[in-house]
Amino acid sequence: MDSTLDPGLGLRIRRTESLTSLIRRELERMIEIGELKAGDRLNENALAAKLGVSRGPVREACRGLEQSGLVHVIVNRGVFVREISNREAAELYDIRASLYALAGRLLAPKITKKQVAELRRMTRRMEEAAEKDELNVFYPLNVRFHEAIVEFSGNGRLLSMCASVHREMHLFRRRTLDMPGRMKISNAEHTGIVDALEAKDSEKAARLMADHVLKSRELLFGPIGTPAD
Amino acid sequence: MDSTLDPGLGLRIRRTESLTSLIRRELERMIEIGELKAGDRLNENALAAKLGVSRGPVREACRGLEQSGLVHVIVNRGVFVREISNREAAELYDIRASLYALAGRLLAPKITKKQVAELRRMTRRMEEAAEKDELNVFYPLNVRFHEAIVEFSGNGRLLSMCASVHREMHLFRRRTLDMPGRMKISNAEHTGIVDALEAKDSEKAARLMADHVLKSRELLFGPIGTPAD
DNA sequence: TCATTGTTTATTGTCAACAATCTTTTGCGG
DNA sequence: CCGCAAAAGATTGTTGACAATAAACAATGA
Repeated sequence: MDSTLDPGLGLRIRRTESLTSLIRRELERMIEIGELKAGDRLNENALAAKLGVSRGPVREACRGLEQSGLVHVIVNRGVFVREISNREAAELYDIRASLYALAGRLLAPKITKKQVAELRRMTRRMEEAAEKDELNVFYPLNVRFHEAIVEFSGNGRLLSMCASVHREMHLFRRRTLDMPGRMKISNAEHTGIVDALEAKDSEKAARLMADHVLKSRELLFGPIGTPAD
Repeated sequence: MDSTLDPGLGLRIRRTESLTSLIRRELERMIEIGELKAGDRLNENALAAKLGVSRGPVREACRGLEQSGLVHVIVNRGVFVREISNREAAELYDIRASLYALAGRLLAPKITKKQVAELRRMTRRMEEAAEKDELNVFYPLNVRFHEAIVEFSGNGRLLSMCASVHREMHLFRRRTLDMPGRMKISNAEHTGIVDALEAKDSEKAARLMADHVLKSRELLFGPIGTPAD
């Protein structure tokens, strides 16, 4: 498969978007799907050749990625896909819990019937996926569910921040949710969250959102404290 | 005054740090002190000439700044120091409140006597500054106080995130704290926070941290809701 | 006088070459 | 055979030049 950024299409695309941003998204995608694994080095020449561009835009894209925490740069050595330690992953879970709690707190007092309906629809579909034990169906819905709540909260910066944290957590290999019965438990929590939102109970929604994330954290690291390493 | 990055020093510095990161910090500084104001365009040629480097590193630095939200880039138009609307500033206050609350929650159960003493020392010095109405003394201490709590919390990512949010909020012109009596009120809240931390009362510390930030928010935007614009 | 269009100028986007640095290999001596 | 030093190779850091685009301006016609 040829991963070159299509140069024919390029002429049209280039008008509204720079190569740099295209490359950054492409790199994010490669990291997300695991084509680039944690610890891998990004060879600028190789990437530039593969994408059919010069090193300039590649370097600029890498600097953007560095700031968002997906890669780290060592001077004169190169840029490396970041490795997330247990400790850092745990830290990110705490942060994510706080951000999601905020989303719940903001959304509860102003959620619309339509939004509730949409969230309910998602939980129903997740229920079905859980019944059939289809993790590959459940997982994207789960992501979309949380994203929707943050989106509905109306805080744009919160949305981009959560997306950033989410991308960063993808660098952490060990995943939750793939343990038996986890999907059903998770979805029960989802239902509770929507209930609290519908009841416009800010504090309860906030608490349930945080607990939901922290439960995932506990599954990975055990009940309390910050894991070493 | 000549703002050129000293090329003599450069030879020594360049070994451990790239020009890009030096330039990024310099640009952050310029934005922080207001030498570059919100809405200003960053002319790559001019900046490169002024700093005595070529455009490459300047562009890379700008891409980093873009990701951290300090500038936004319009293709073929240039990079502009970001303008923060009332709405976005309010959003940032909410986020900051949540992050600080997390810092308080994490720190409370594990704060040491030494750390309490250090925080008390700061509140005392702020008290003095408030008595003498010295805002220029109070303000950096205030910043340092909050930074210390986040630092003591032990969550490294939280620290860098708070720093990022703080830098971004600097883009917002209207400042709080410069109203009469604000310093004393603020410092009373600080004392309450340290009390809660010393008592190892996580939830109270979290709540007080959040309230402290949200009070600033209210001073700027009024009691509730998200301001338009 | 005003709007529109063509031209000029300034600025950004991209590229390819050069310099500095790090890594690997090779050769030498012990 | 092993350790070490020096050279070769590979990779990043930086630069200056060129191409593409947008803004500013002038000229033309209504």
